[in-house]
Amino acid sequence: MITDTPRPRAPTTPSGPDTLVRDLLQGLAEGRYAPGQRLAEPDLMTRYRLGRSTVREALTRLAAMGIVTQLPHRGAHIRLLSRRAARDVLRVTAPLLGLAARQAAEAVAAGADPQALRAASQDYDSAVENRARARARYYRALTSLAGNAELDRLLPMLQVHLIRAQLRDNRPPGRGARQALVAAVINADPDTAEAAAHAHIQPLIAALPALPDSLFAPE
Amino acid sequence: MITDTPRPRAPTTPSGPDTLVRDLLQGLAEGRYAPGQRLAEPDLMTRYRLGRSTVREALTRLAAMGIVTQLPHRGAHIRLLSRRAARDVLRVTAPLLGLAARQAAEAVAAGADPQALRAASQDYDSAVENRARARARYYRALTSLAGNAELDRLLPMLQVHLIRAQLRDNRPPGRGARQALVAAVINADPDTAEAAAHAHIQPLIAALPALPDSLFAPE
DNA sequence: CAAGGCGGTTTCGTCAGACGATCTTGTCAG
DNA sequence: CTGACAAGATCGTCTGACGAAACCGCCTTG
Repeated sequence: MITDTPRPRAPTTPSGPDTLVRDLLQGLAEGRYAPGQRLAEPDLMTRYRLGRSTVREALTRLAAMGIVTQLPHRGAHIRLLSRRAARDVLRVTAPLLGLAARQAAEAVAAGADPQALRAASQDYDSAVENRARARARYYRALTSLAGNAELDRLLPMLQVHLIRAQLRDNRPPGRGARQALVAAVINADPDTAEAAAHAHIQPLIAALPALPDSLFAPE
Repeated sequence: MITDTPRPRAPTTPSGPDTLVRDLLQGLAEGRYAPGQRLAEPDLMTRYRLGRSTVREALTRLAAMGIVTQLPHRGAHIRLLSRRAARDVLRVTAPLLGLAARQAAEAVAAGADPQALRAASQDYDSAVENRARARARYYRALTSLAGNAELDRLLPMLQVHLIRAQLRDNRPPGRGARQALVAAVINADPDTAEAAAHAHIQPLIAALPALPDSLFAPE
C-alpha cells in the first residue's frame, strides 16, 4: 500500500551500469564515441567487463535519456540527429533553459547566494582543457540555484550534448550570451535572464541551415 | 537438464516490458495503482508472469520517465510528489505545453489541417467514460500537429499524469482554457495559443497551496 | 552477368538460477 | 521502552540458455 516516501540516498559507490553510462557520456564529449555509432551488446560486454544484464540496463537507461536509439533486433546506435531533429531539440531547450534562468534569478531575488554560479561561469571561461567538466559544473550551478528538481531531471535528457558532439567545431560560440545570462541572474532580474537564455540558443538554431549536410542524419 | 522451455510467447500479447509499462500507466489513470505505492520485483514477476530481466527493464524505463523512483536495495516506488515537486512539474509543463501550442499554431498557419485536433478536443469534452483515453488522444493530436519530435519525447516524461493521479478529484477543471488553446491553434495564432497554454496551467499552480497536506509527500 | 532465394551466423529478447550485499523486520535482552 | 542482533526479504549483478529476428554470403536461376 502507500508506504513511506524516498529517503535521502545513501552514499553508494558509483558501481554498476553507471560506469558504462557515465563513460559513454564522457566519451561522447571527448570524441571517443561518435553519434551514429553502433553499440553491440557483446562488444560492450567485453570492453567493460560487464554481464549482459548490466550492459542491457545501461543501454536501456541511455535509450530513455534519448542518447541511444534501440531498434528491435538491430541493436543500439548513438543517436544521430537530423537537421530537423536538432532544430527541435534546440527549440525545446530554449524555454527550459529560460525557465532555469528565470527561477535562478528569482532565487537570487529571494536571497540565494549566486557565488557558486559566478565562480563556475568564470571557470568555464578560463578552462582550456576539461571544458566539458567545467560546462557541467556551470549548468549544475545554474539548476541548483533554480532549485527546480524537475528541471534537473529533464535538462540532461535534452541531447544538447549530442548536438555538441555532432557539430563539434561548427558551432558559433555562445560565451557572450552566457555571460549576459549569469549577470542577469546575479542581478536578480528574471525577465532579462530568461531573455538571455533565449538569446543564447537562438543563434544556434539560426546557424543550422547553413551547416553542411554531412553533419546530419538524412531526414 | 535445464528445466522448462522458455515459454512460447503467445502471439496475442504485444510482448515485452511494454505490457508492464503500459498497464502501470493505465492503472495509474484508473486508480489501480497509487502514487507512493511500492513496486517489488518478485511481486511484479508473478503478477505479470514475466522474468526478472523484463520486470527490471520495465522499471528502469519507468524510472527514466520519472514515474517511478528507485532506491538502491530498497526497491521501486511510484513517485509521490511533494507540494513543491508538483509545483516544479507544473512550472516546467507550462513552457513546454506553450511551445507545443505555439508550434501547432505555426503549423496551421503554414497550411496544416487542424481537423484532428478539433475532433479530439470535442471528444474529450463529451467523453464521460474513458476520459484518460480521450485526453491522451487530444494531446497526441496537439503534439502531432506541432511536429516537434523532441516534444513528443519529453511531454510523456512530465508527470502531469502523476499529479492527476495524486490529486484525483481535487483539481480545478481546465476545460475553458483548453478550448481557448484549441481555438487559437485553429486560428493559426501562435502568441494567443502559447498564452492559453500558460493560462491552462497557471490555475493549477495557484490551487496547490490550498490543497490538504495529506495529498502530498512530506518535503 | 544480374537478380533473387536459401541457409548459416550474429545479435537480440527473454527466461531461469545463483550468489553476495544490503535493507527490513521481528525478537529478545537490558 | 530502547537498542542490538538474527532471520528473512529484496536488490544488484553474473552466468548460461533458448527461440526469434535480422544480416550476410553463396548459390541457383533467368
